[in-house]
Amino acid sequence: MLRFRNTLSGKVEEFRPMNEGEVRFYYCGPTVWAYGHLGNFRSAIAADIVRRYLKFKGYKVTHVMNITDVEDRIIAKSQEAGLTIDDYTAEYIEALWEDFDALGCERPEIVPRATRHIPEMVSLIEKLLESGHAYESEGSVYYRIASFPEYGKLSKINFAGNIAGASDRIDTDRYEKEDARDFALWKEPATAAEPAWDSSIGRGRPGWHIECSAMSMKYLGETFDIHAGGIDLVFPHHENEIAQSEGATGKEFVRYWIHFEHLKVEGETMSKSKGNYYTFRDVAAKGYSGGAVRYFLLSVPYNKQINFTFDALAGAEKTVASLRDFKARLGEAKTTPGLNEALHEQTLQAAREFEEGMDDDLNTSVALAVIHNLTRVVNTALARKKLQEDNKVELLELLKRFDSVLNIFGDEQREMLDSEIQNLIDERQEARRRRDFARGDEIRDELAGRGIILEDTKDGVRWKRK
RNA sequence: GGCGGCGUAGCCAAGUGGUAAGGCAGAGGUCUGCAAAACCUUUAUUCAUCGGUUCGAUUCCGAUCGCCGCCUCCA
Repeated sequence: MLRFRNTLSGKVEEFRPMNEGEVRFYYCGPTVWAYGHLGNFRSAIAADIVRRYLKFKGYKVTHVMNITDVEDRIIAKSQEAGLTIDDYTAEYIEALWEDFDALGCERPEIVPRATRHIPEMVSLIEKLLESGHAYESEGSVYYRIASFPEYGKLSKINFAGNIAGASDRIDTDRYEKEDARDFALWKEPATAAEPAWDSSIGRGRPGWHIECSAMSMKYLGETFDIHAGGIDLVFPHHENEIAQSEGATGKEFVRYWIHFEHLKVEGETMSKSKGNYYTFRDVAAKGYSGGAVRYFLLSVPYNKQINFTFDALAGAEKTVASLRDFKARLGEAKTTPGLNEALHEQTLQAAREFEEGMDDDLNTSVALAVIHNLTRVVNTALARKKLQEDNKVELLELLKRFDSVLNIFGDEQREMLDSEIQNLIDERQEARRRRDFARGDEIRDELAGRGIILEDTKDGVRWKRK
């Protein structure tokens, strides 16, 4: 029975989708202008795990991930570069998909972009104007928070204390707003050059929050199952989404809110000013694999902060290599017919424990521990020649099932070695038979130089790529 | 100032009212011509500190110290 911590209640709740067997899931993805740092992928991978585990549990998942592209900074930067929004964002969006592939993230079914949904946003704003949840002021439209008494229910923010304490940092009379808390739904362009759209509510562009309300409800309905994103989005972004959506429809917007905790670097916030700011591409350029980064980022449950260090990443690299090697050796293993009952029991137990761990608010740490324990058991069986054919089949099947959620074992095809290398391996075996170990070691070293690592086993020589 | 989280071995880290998962690194061993891989054994009498509740707390409560997040369109 799957349970999530729901930010709305603050409690771990049993997950029950609105419609039997079907889950509608919205994830606030990375913005373009701050694209690519490891924290983006901490969340992207967490969302990928949510999606994959729902599928593992048998649900049909409709997963929507937005790409914000009318946000202030994007507009500023694209103007600086003399580009249209589309031209400016194109390369980031391409990079996003490349990185998703490298990190083993599945692509969401629907990836709407704000610039393609202006009419939907306008019509939502119209509804809010009609119902008194919004008002116009000097060409812009603001949300009237006073009209939505439940405002703050997600973030549990106490506005009296909050505004009083933070007033030195909030410019409370910056806008022609009724209330300092009111936020923009539609902004009048500051200059004629700024990208803007003509609409029934005037020429302008949408505020940041309205896109997620408009797009999520368009694709998933006025009430849907899961809305996820980074912990920093709880306030104001998600709080405002609730106000906009529930204000407009009068219905509950989202049933389960899931928030991903942030990544830290050596115990500190990652920031450019601290010089500890890493993108996935920075880390990849240092030689770390996408698989290792993925393993590292999912090794700590999504609801805990994860501490990035290069030592930890190097550990993940080794762990991933050993898991992949394990899967390969299992696939190649010679077996006897039949079923080893003891091993069968341990296999079933691993399957059970994996699911129990994941059911408990997606505890990937527990899931990984189950996998490591199983690999030890199976390695022992392999070493003692206790692995039987039926065990091998069910184990490979189970690894595949685990990997449908975690995607850490990889799926590389075993390529054929070219004939020259194969000849060297044969020659080495021949030399070893003659007990000419000097020649044998010479060949092993040469192959190692070419990235081919040899292992002598009882069943012959294994090779693998370094 | 408001709200919230964290502090577990050399490092990363899970977890629970009943006596500490897992990974990396380290040590010894088995196997091997030597390696590699794998396996076995080993590495926290203890979970920031001090009190309290309890038969029993790392787990609950309180205080203290330290770190971190949101309250600024950063996931």
